[in-house]
Amino acid sequence: MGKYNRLDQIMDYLKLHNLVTVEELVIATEASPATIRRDLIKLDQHGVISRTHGGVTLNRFIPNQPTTSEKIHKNFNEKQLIADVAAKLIKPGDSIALDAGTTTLEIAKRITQMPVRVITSDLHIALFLSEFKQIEVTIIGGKIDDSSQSCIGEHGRSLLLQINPDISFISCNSWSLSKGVTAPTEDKALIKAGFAEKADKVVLVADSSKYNSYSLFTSIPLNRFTDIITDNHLDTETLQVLQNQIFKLHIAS
Amino acid sequence: MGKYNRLDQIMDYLKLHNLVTVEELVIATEASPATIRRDLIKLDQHGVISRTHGGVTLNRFIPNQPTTSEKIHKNFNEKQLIADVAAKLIKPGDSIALDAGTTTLEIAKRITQMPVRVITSDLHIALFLSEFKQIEVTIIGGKIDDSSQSCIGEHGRSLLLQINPDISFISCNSWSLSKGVTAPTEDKALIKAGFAEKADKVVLVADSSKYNSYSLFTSIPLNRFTDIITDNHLDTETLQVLQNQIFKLHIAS
DNA sequence: TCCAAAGTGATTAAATTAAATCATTTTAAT
DNA sequence: ATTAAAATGATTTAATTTAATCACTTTGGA
Repeated sequence: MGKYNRLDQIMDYLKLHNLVTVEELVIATEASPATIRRDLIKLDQHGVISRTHGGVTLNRFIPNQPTTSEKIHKNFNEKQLIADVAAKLIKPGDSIALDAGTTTLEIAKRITQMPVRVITSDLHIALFLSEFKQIEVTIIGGKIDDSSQSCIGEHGRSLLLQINPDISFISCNSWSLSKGVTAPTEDKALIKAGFAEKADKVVLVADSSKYNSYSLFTSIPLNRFTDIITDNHLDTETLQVLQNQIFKLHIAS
Repeated sequence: MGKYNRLDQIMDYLKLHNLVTVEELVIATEASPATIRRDLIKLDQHGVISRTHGGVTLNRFIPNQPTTSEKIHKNFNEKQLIADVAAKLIKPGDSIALDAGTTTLEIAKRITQMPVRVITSDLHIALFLSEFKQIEVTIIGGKIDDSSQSCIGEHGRSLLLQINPDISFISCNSWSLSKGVTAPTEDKALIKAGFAEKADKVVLVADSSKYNSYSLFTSIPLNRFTDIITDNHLDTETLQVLQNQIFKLHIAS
């Protein structure tokens, strides 16, 4: 029954089974334990699974304690620092909106003990935060984009236009002074723009490696933001230019 | 720092960390390994975690391979059988709606290789199915009910009223011939009713242990269903009565 | 066709974890 | 305050898993 390669078989098995032993995978793939372990080392290095002595699990929405994969996730530390700064902007009782992404997920991890209301497009964030009873979670709904596992489309956008959060945290894969925040698809651009529409504070959380790149669709011009949080790897001239804009620039370090 | 009881501490740690070792929990709780293991046995028996030799993880949306907890989840086998029958009603290319619940999640697990479109209110189902690229997933959106981790409220209901699925699968905690499907809150009742509104086939999936009980809000009268799938533990008189109704009664066994 | 390289499987030794047992401490009720 | 019961910790033993090594097979060029 070797229908496709073993790594995919392992991944599919993990998608269905949560916590798994090597022995189970041996049976499922009909390979030897040694081979399975070698495969698992690879998958671990790619950062898609977590291992302990007798267990393997898919890395779902919770970025894990340091494993081999830590270095793989680029800008991991930068994102942590940015999230630290972002979380400090939040006060108990606030209504906050969280765009989809790993940086915003890091923000979510920092507010689990704070009574806040959260609106998000991200399935991971929604499911994660819904486990903490101090937090009221709303997901915007719509079609799920499977690369980001978040909601896109008009249905969710209409919800965003109905609400007035205290702070909106928006992440991105590309931003620049001239083109603003851009996104690869119109759907995603519209959702991001929706997040920026009604919020009191509109905060961009984006590490410096994404600066000065852009995608097809402009979503939000930079002057729409009230705050931008980034790391300390921007060059000095860029820094000076950005500091003279109307938004407040936070350098996380 | 023993702020609260150790079981909650362990749970909170698991919520943040995905895959965890006993040693980590020893450090986090400042208890002995033996105590941690005893706690884990309890949590396992409650069915909220999974264990392997060196690993512990929260049971998120994937009901696991047989563990100690298997017997705890009552009617587990019945739900499996019901889901088997339900899945057979689905054809490739169908648009299906899945209410929140463990039985509907079991249905989801059976269609991962089938190209279908799925609308659901359940975060678990949405996140789970979004990992399979043959499947297009839509979540209805709205406030998250933290007991079921699914969407409730008007926003999601409005989406349900806009779509016309081929089949709607609805689960429940209580159903009877006289009162129909009932729910404990108005919000939940409205969502369930939304699922039944526009679908071509409206299918109730409910094990027999829930028959002849009811909650405060009536959601859907039984004669609204085109099919009812239940297990073979109904008594013969009930069976006869139900077989004479307009819906088609499927007995899973 | 042949060969080198990569991948795989089997075996054994080392490391890690779990279970069982018993002593000690804490808890709760009288 | 006393005592029984429950919970916890420590220790030893047993079970399981991993890593390391080597032999074998498959694969893809030359």
